[in-house]
Amino acid sequence: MTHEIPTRDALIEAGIALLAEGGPEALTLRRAAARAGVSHAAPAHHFKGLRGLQTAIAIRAFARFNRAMETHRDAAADTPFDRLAGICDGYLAFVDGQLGLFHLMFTAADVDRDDPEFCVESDRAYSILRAGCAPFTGGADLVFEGAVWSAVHGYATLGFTQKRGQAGGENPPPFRDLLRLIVPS
Amino acid sequence: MTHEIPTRDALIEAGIALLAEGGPEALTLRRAAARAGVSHAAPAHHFKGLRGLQTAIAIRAFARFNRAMETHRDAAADTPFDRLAGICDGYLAFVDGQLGLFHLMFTAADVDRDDPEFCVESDRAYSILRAGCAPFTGGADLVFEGAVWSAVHGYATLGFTQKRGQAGGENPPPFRDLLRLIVPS
DNA sequence: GGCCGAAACTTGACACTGTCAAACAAACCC
DNA sequence: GGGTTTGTTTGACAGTGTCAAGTTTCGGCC
Repeated sequence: MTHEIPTRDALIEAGIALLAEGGPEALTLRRAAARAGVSHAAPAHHFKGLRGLQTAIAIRAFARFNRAMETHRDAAADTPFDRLAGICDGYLAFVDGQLGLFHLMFTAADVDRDDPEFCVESDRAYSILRAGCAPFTGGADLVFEGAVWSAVHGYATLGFTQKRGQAGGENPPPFRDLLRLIVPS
Repeated sequence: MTHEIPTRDALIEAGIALLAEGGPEALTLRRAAARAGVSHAAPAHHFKGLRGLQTAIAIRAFARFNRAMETHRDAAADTPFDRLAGICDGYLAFVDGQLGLFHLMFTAADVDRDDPEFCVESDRAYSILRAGCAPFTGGADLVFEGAVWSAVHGYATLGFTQKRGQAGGENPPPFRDLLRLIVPS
């Protein structure tokens, strides 16, 4: 992993680019191969198959996702609420900008979520959130963490980050307002 | 719609069955056609294409989803909290039992969410939730509704209904506990 | 009754997909 | 230098969605 195989890496980046341009449907072994300048069967060698490529992309996506949360958190004002809200902002900014990757990470059926590398990155995501919650609970509190995690994830997947929400034409409320409802005042 | 075309209906039901048995990957125009006992191109005639079939299935799924929420709500104790919690229970029970349909309704890329019939059913779902929220807010409150809707949707899509959650091996907290955090005490 | 037109299908083709087996090349080790 | 592993290509296969063109079937109308 530290010793990157050039073709393997090029295939992952090609896949990310395809995902960004054309959505989940656009990611194809053959297209990624063509874009990386290799033959159509090269991806099947480096990854076990389409599932393997998608898993590899999801792992890299999670790393960027974690970085987005940390960056926004560190840029926020130094209060527990602002830091937690910052994490959520990073979360939602990533979803807004990288919807294809987000879909792969959390909801695509064909990625191996038991892959050890995948688990490392996704566990790290949860631990970032958990650390952001700790000041409010004085330790691990599954209920509070679950509520924040569920709310931000639901907010994102329901499309509240876009202009038009699941409801009618009303503008969605900013997530910060929802968060205030959950955080003990 | 009231005048059901038999083949069209059979194709939808075949698709639902495929989805239940083999997940989203198993739903295929040709397989649905085979199961309905018609030729491989029959679906393309009744629906515009795969997208059309998936949209039709999603519409039917939403109707059942709405029924699940209403049933659970009506079976709950007659307090505002229990009725809202009942709606959420119906929501989560549907996800637990019909994961394939749920995926189609909310997250599948290839369904036409601007379809008028689809909008009718999905709006009805939101209005059920909204009615459940009203006793707490004394009217429409986008923030409160958004928080409940996001939380239950996130709880479901993060896999909290299964034994193993996104976190480590800990058991996920029951949704009722999360809800209590959001509802004004 | 007979016809006609539309609707419900079928048949056949096309391009595209993932996957696999076999071959080939290059590097590396002993 | 020979042999093995690794990276990569070529070619094939079954399966997919979609389209064009036929074929059946059925309902209404003269």
